[in-house]
Amino acid sequence: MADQLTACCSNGLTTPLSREDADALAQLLKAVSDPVRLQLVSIIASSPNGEVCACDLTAPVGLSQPTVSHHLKVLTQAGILEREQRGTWAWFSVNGDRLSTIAQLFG
Amino acid sequence: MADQLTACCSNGLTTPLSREDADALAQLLKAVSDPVRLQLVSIIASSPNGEVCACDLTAPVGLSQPTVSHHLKVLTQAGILEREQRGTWAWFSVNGDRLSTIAQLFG
DNA sequence: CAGACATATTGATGTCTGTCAATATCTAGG
DNA sequence: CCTAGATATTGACAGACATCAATATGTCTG
Repeated sequence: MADQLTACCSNGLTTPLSREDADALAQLLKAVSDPVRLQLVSIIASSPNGEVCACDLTAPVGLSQPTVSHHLKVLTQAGILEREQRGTWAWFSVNGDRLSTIAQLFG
Repeated sequence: MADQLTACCSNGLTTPLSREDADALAQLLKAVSDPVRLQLVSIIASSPNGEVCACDLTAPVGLSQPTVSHHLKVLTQAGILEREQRGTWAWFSVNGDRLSTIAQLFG
C-alpha cells in the first residue's frame, strides 16, 4: 500500500484495494460524507485557534443539540476530530493527518 | 471558495462551507464511501489501460451482476467514472479531476 | 429477424442512518 | 450537597441504501 512515494499530489489508487482496506477507508469516508459533518469540520478547521467549543456549533448548522453531539461523536470516533474537555465545555479540533489520508488516496 | 492557491497539498477547508456546498460535496463523497465502490475505482484506476470492461468487475468484488451495475451507475452519476459503450460491452474509466476535487478539499 | 450474450432496470427486503424529544451524566460554584 | 448549565445517551421513527432474483433492454452475429 506504500509503494507510492511521489511526494505530493499523485493518485494513491495504484493498486486494487483489498476488501479489508476498502472497508477501513469507507468507514473513514462515511464520517465526512454528510453535509452537516462537513460543515462542522469546515467551521472548526477555519476557526482562528483551530478549535471550537461544542456550544458554538449548534447554531451554525441549525440542528438540535443531541444531533450535533451525535455528529461530533461520529467524527471523533473516526479520528477526524479531537476532543478536549475544558471545564464544562468540550472543545474540538481537526486532526489534519486523518484528512491527509483521504487527500493522499485521491490526490 | 477559490482563495486557496497554494498549489499542492494545502487544506481546502479554510472557510466554513455553506449548506449548499456541503450538500454537493457530501453527495460526491457518498459515492466513494462504500467499500465495493472503492474497490471498483481502485481496480479501474490501477488497470494498465485505465479502463476496464464491466464484465471484468463482477468477479473481483464477488457480488451479483445487478449489484455491480448499480454501483457503477452511482459512480458514473457522481462523475467519478466515465462510461463508454463499445459493442456489447461497457468500459469504465476514472475521472481524475473529480477525485482531485476531493483531494484538494482535504489536502 | 432470431438467438445469444452483456448490461440495465424493477421490486422486494433487511439494515443502516439522521433526526428529535426526553432523559441522563458531567462539571463548576455557592 | 445542591443547583445550574453543558454535553451525552436513549428510544423512536422516517428515509436512505446495499443486495439479490427476476426481468427487461440493448447489441452483435448468423
